[in-house]
Amino acid sequence: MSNMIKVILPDKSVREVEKGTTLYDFTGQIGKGLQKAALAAEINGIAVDLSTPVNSDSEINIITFDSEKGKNIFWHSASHLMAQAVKRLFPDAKFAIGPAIDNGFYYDIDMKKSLVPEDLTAIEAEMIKIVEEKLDIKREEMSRSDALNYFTKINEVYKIELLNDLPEGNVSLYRQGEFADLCRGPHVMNTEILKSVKLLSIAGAYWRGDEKNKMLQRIYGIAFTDQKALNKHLEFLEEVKKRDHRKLGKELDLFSTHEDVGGGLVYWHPNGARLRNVLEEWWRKEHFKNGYDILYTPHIGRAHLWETSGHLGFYKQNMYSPMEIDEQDYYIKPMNCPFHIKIYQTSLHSYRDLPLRWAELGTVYRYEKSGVLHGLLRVRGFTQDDAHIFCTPEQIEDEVKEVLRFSLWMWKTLGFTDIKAYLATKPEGSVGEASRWETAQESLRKAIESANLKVEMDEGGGAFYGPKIDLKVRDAIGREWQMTTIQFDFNMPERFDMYYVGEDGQKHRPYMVHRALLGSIERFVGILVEHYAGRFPAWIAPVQAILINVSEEQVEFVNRVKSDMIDMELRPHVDIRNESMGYKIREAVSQKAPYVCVFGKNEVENGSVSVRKRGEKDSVTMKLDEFYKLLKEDIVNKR
RNA sequence: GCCCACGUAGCUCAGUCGGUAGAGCAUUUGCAUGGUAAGCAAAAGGUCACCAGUUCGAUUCUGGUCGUGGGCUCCA
Repeated sequence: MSNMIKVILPDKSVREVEKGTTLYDFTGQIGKGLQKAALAAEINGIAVDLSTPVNSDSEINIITFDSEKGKNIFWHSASHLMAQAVKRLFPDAKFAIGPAIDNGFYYDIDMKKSLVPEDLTAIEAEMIKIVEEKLDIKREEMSRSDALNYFTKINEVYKIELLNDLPEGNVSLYRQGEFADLCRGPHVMNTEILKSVKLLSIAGAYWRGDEKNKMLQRIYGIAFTDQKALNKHLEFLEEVKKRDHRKLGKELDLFSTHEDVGGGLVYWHPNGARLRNVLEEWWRKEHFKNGYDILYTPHIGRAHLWETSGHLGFYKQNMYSPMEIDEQDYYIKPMNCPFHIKIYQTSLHSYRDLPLRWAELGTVYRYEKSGVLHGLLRVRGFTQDDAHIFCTPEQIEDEVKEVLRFSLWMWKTLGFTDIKAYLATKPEGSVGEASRWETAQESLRKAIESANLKVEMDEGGGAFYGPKIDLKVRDAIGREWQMTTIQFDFNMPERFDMYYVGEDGQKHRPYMVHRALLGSIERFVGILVEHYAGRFPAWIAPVQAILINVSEEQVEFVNRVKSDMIDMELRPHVDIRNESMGYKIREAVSQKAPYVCVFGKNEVENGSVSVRKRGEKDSVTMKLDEFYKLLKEDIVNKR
């Protein structure tokens, strides 16, 4: 029986392939008219994975299409293409590594010339030439020593270093025209299909990511099988720019940072502070409802405390230098936990007192390298929506479930529905009894399962002091952000010798769970801004309705409506400036207010309002009563 | 911290191949009292990030400092 089978491709063409072939989809468009060239490339042996057998030898077979891996192969080939172009233009270039990444590819290059943006255009042009040359991409296997000889001959020092780290045996090279690169593959068959490429940026990157090594030049790029898909991606990048919380933060007058006072420190303007206050009040209310108590603790603590907690040992590089008070060193807090533990220790706890759920909007300060600071997303001073749960072994399962449920509810209420849960387990060199780790990990797993989420494993990804669940939430344009963390701590209870008295009258070590649901208020607000592109749901929006008068005669009426709304605990803003109505509407709309209300002669006479909802071009006139009812439905009932 | 780019009015930006700068918006003041995305006019506003150097002369060139932006795990 032949080892070849015929398959019908999504474009209806028929091809013969070896049994067990996996077809990679470079387009993400399986079933929607996949390009012949894209498939032909890997069928002919280059990107063949025999691990997925085809289940029958009939003429028409079901073939595995792997879009993720397909994209990966495609981008990796694009990376080789770029390297070839760079080598042609800059013969002294030495290549380090050039993988595909989540969103495209890069190559790290060592060369004399510092690349400038114009060089990217030139490299792109050269890449197009190579595409037009339609070079076959061929796999060559050889012994490691032959490969070493080859790369020594062409003086590719980084490849030599990589080869030296590989085990004895055969390695593979991929050759296209005059260019060959050490690579495991697979690759596409011909440069021909890599025609829609775009180089995006130049950056510095250390050889092997180690800051002690030489800094190389990294070129980032992206590639698609057709121009349309590339354009779509470029539009996505535009959208990302438009939603940038730093830009919107300025436009909506939410916050600022001040270089002269210090980077990574956030100043909340009235609008931003309003927004933050809305979130915090809601957060507190919901915490009380969900069985938490709320604490306030200081911002500094004596060195002694941080020695006990161990932070001066394992966290010092993130802490600010101490200040001396009465010949004692005090440190500004990078975490709230030790303070909560001090409160725990002010009294003896019986198992009957547990669980204790203590929450605090705790402002902490951590040193971050200047280069990593980024708007609200990475700052040096921030407020965690922190809580610590102290409980007995019998309680942890329910407690963890409850935290996860609360968190998921919170995300849903805030408008985030696509959430993934990662279970990070015991790493090397951890502290705490193995049995406690087991119990804790099991409770975390059960919690994820009971929330009907898939358990994404992050093996060995836990902190040295305990396993955790991280929640990643997807925003409106598909980006994932790590937000909630639910974290066991086997370190602090030991270090502080925490205990409770059990039913047996003996001392027992409580379980301690550290959790932050939003993560930090700063970071969360940054993501909230980008998620909604500044168009916050009305219950969150700092200003919910902007009230505009047509002429001076309506000022009194507008102010009356304002007090009505304030009585309803709404957040109106009155704009009675002596400007044209059109001007004020334009400004109100650009401020993304959920409701723009205009009051003229007619409205005053009829006790009505002309309302323009955000996103709608036309206004609707309604009686005030009706409008208040609408607000009640849209705002009051949601918070 | 490191690599690259950038730093001009409150904001967004133009400009000066070396002769101390300009627009729009915002602001202020007049006029205009206007019905759903910018009414008209005038004024005011800058040590061209900071510090050195070269030069008769530096916002422009050179070096440094500070700051901002893109990056710095993702293994050939």
